[in-house]
Amino acid sequence: MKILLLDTEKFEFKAIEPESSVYDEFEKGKSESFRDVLVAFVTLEKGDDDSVFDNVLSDISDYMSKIGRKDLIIYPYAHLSDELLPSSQAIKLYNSLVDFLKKNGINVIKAPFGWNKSYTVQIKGHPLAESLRTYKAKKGKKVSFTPKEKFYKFFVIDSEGNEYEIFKEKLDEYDVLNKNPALKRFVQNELIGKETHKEEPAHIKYMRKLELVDYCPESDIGHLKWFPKGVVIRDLILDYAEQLAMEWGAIKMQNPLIYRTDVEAIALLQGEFHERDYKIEGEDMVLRFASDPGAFPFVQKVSLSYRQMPFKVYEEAQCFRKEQSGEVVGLMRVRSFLMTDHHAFCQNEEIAKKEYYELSKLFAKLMNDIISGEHWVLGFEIVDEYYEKYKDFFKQIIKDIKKPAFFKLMNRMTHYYAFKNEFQAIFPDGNNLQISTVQWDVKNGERFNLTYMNEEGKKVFVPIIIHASSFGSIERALASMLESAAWQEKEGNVPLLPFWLSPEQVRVLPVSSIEHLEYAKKIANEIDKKGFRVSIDDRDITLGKKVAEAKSDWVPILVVVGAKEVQSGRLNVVNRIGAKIGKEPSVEMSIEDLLSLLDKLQAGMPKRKLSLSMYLSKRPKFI
RNA sequence: GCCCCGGUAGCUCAGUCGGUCAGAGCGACUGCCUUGUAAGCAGUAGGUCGCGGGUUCAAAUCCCGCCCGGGGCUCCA
Repeated sequence: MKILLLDTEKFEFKAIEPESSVYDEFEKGKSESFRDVLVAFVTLEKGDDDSVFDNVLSDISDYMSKIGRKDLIIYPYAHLSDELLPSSQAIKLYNSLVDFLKKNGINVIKAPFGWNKSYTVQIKGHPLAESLRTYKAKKGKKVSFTPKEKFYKFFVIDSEGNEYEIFKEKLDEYDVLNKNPALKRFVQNELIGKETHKEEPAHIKYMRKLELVDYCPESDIGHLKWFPKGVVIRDLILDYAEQLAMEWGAIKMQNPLIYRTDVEAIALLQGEFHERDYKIEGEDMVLRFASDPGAFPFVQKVSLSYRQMPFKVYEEAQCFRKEQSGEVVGLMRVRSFLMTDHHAFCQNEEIAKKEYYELSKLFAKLMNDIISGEHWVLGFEIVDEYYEKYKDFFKQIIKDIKKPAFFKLMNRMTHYYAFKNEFQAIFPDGNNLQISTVQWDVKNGERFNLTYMNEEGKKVFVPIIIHASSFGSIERALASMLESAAWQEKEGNVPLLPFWLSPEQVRVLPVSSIEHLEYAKKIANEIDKKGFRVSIDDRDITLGKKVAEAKSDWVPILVVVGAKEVQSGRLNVVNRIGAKIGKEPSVEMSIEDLLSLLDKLQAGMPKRKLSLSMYLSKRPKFI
């Protein structure tokens, strides 16, 4: 950061017109004039951040007291450096510098950022009247000055459409919350803060115990390694997410992992995404921090006409965010994650509403059926004018999803969306985690020059973009499924993953690993032929132990074969799904019955092989 | 990034006012047993006590720095 300080007799500027893609609100043609003020021409350079604010403050206040000035004009000035901070970031930093100086008692007048301005200056004739200062960002010592309190009103809407304004001082007094403990928990977490819990989240224990995923100390914090059983879950979720996206009408695309920060569109998005980037040393490049840096430039180059609208895209977007080390936790908060990401580029409000509604309905179903069971809630963040406009639309969604929802109102647009919803999983320890989301974006069509040809042959900006993610990230979806199993366990039920996602769906247990192995193989092969993941516990241990391990491995269906079964040609099947712990029923049935039971449980969901031997004796221990 | 707690065998952990403190269970391996619904029996092999420095005659144990994990802040597009 460079600051040219001028002690002036007289200073005047006039705002001609905006010249940058981002600029401060200011009246066109307005001019302002001052006498006896200190003017600071400020240039923000690459790498600048708020860590320099303290030094700037002490320098400037020293200087002002030396020369006896009371007023400071901060004037954005791009001409002291050839290594500028991209304007999208600069405008934010510039404004937080102004706020910071004001907060610390300096009387600051701000000239607007991003405008072409004319100015006249008359400098005082003393030796201290002109001075250039340079500030370098301190490494690793970021101080945050972001203003809080972006929401000013909170309320709940129930499925009958009744609104209840919520005040954090009396959370216990609302029937609508007392009837919905999960929602109450969420509201409490949002308004008051999370209850402190000392134990680690259940999913961290399970992800390792089930040999799905583990930390990888050889990599950076928050990058995980996946074992075969984790990989098969991940691939199945992706299969299903893709299937849903295709049914929804999206094209599937794939964009790169690395982006240039000197491209205006990328720099603009970086500003939106909080500067948690993985930078590439010595290059103006970052690892992909969100889906948008790939999706917007992709769509910008597509020739679209109204005939192809709404245009829908789907992508498995690997994203990298260098979250603070203390924030990274299990599968909930990681530095590298895979999002199942949807965008719908909509030509009008009616279409956008339809897409928003459909995706919201779909995601509610995913939360119920796969990700969280009943343990989730719906939240909205909305700019108030949009709430007034779409109130009935929101009520319709809530009615059809059959869940009350929590609303947070903002009085201005702080991000690219006018409103968004969040499908929040609630964990047994009281924590909540955002999974799916659907967002209504009214800004980026124009900002990123995303256009289509309308019926009149005119090229127009896409007015509304729906951003959505079905499973949020694969990591979070898995975390939520494991926590959902923890809920089951807490309630005395057998903890299991959804049947179609269980890495082992069926385990065949020969009573004697020698005498009954052939029969077990025959049964397992029949099951395998139908595409179910089946294993045989061929180890030389007691049946009791085989059963114990199968249960602790969360295998939903156990098939016991011994002398009786070999004799009768029938099977002894334990269906653990939905059973109480310790009371899993065992039923005698034919192989045909079993196969049709498996079909019923699979319910048409995707199938995949597990990359491990069918024989437990052939599988290594991973953890 | 900050504060608190932790890191001992593949896993779970015991052992720490400095001196038989290199330990257990599980797992792995070998042998016996041939098993009927949550863990048969016996034996063997596994460890730079997270890493690096320091103090001391002597360090898993005390001190400093770092790495990794958990909790709490801050943060959460």
